[in-house]
Amino acid sequence: MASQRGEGETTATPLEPADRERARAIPEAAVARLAVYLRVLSGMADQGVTAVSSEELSQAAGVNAAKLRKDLSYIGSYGTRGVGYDVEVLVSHIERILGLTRNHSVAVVGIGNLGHALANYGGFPGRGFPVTALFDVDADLIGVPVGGIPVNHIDEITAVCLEREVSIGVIATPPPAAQSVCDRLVSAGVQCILNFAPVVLQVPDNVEVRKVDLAVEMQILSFHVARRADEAASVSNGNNGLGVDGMVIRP
Amino acid sequence: MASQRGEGETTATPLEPADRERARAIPEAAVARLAVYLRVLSGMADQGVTAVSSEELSQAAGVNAAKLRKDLSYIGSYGTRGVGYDVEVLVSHIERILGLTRNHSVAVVGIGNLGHALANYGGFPGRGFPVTALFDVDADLIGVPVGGIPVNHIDEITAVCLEREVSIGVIATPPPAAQSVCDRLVSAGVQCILNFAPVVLQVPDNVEVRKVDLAVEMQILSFHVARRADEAASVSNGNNGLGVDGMVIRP
DNA sequence: TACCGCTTGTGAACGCATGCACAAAGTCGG
DNA sequence: CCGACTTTGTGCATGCGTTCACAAGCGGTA
Ligand SMILES: NC(=O)c1ccc[n+]([C@@H]2O[C@H](COP(=O)([O-])OP(=O)(O)OC[C@H]3O[C@@H](n4cnc5c(N)ncnc54)[C@H](O)[C@@H]3O)[C@@H](O)[C@H]2O)c1
Ligand SMILES: NC(=O)c1ccc[n+]([C@@H]2O[C@H](COP(=O)([O-])OP(=O)(O)OC[C@H]3O[C@@H](n4cnc5c(N)ncnc54)[C@H](O)[C@@H]3O)[C@@H](O)[C@H]2O)c1
Repeated sequence: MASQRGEGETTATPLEPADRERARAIPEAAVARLAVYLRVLSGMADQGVTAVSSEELSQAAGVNAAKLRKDLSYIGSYGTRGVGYDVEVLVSHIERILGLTRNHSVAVVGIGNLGHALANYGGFPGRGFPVTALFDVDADLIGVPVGGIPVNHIDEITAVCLEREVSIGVIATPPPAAQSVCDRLVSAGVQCILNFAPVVLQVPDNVEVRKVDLAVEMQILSFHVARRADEAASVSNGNNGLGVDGMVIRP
Repeated sequence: MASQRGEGETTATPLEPADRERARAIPEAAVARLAVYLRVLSGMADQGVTAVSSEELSQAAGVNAAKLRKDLSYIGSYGTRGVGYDVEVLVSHIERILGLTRNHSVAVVGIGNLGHALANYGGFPGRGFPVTALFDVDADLIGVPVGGIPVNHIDEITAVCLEREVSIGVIATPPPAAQSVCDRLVSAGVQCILNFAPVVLQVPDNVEVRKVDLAVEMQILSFHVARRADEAASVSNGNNGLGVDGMVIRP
């Protein structure tokens, strides 16, 4: 059953039983890719494209075509064999599965360098993630509007989060404060947390945490540089596996 | 630590053939975790801890102990049975495998909200990733120092990157500019790119790209909220506006 | 209507990552 | 010096995710 998009229903669109079972079975990795497909498809829709094949879409999303079709199959069969997919239809179904038919209010905690950038960022509201609350401990910041939202004191976190129905908490405080901020978000009823502080957060089972760790990203890149440089070196000097277990000999 | 130039100084240890083969075999997922272990271990070292067991370390890093040991086994056998691992030894071996014995200069392109935050961030230099170059197109920004580094015009990217031996390029421009910026970084010889713009970059095989996509992260969280809300609804069998735990689901 | 060419959807094979369980290898107390 | 205890390192089984390959299904065409 093909539904239309952008329906301003007040109640969150419930998934049908069949969809619900499917949603439970979607691999985490596929969910991440579905979000990417959604963005590509939205871009296509904006440019007036109405139909797309798995080959075209997979190219635009940078993945294998078979993988894309399998990912889409997790949410149902909405393509037409011999033709491809209707862009609008696909967009609306991915949105539904990802729970984007409902708005998700976001609270940012820690309005420093990163917090300011996040609060000022215009890309979230347009995608259904309005930033509706900001928190910090710094007295100089309290009451100051950032990106149009005044900063609240962290002590008000429970009241404000409940009042504004915050469903996603973003942690952008220094590492030592992160766990305590996390605990406060959790007791304020926030069940989803995006953590920028380089610490491992402890949370109850019913809370979902995702972390963005730039230092780790850089170190992974570093690993690949090193590996590459090393491969190049081994090609140029043809050194084989002799001299095991020795200290490094330098000329 | 380590000199700017990657010649085999005392600290910039080249990998031995045995290690090189190992490095090639380390699963990507394990590399990411090694970076996490490294941070945890560094923190322990700072607090004067000299030895640690796989159990303790795995707890602190938030992973399974067996997985941790397997990850460490990819880089060699540096533990002592019955005792555990020497923190310093482990740190130095992980650093070596990740290529952190050498400094990696970072260039940030697009000094807007996010670019400012990155340029001002003090956490990178301390970990061997000094930000040494900033680029933008905005005439008002050129020459202005951000985080101590003056902003250069994007047209100078090749000359500046070569001169300062930039090995990692960070893209923080608006999406439409990202691919062109990426191409310019690549022709400037940069082989590692960290991309914050929500676009799929096309690069040659010898260039490594990692992307940080906040919208995707939020949508993954959204998916889990939806799934959870839905489970709750199916349990309470006949949605009355209340979910589990007394959490109110928006009417 | 019947055929043809194209694209989807998916069963099955494969490969990678995770977790278990235990022998090997070390320490420490007696 | 020995034996008990602790913790590592890893072979193996299991499960998840990716890729392949092709039958099924649809639109267009004669
Ligand atoms: N800036 C970056 O580019 C960057 C990059 C990678 C990681 N990070 C991480 O992101 C986090 C934030 O970085 P930043 O550069 O914005 O730091 P920052 O120091 O600029 O800002 C931190 C803010 O958090 C506030 N704060 C401190 N304790 C708090 C508490 N208990 N409750 C609420 N607010 C509190 C401070 O008042 C400050 O405004 C850090 O953990 C950092 O490691 C930042
Ligand atoms: N700010 C955030 O919190 C946030 C969050 C998620 C994603 N992003 C993404 O990160 C990127 C940057 O976001 P932002 O908020 O900092 O944007 P911004 O508009 O504040 O800054 C962009 C900067 O890039 C510069 N620029 C434009 N074209 C350029 C070019 N061709 N070469 C060099 N510089 C150029 C602009 O002059 C500007 O200074 C965007 O792609 C955005 O989607 C940002």
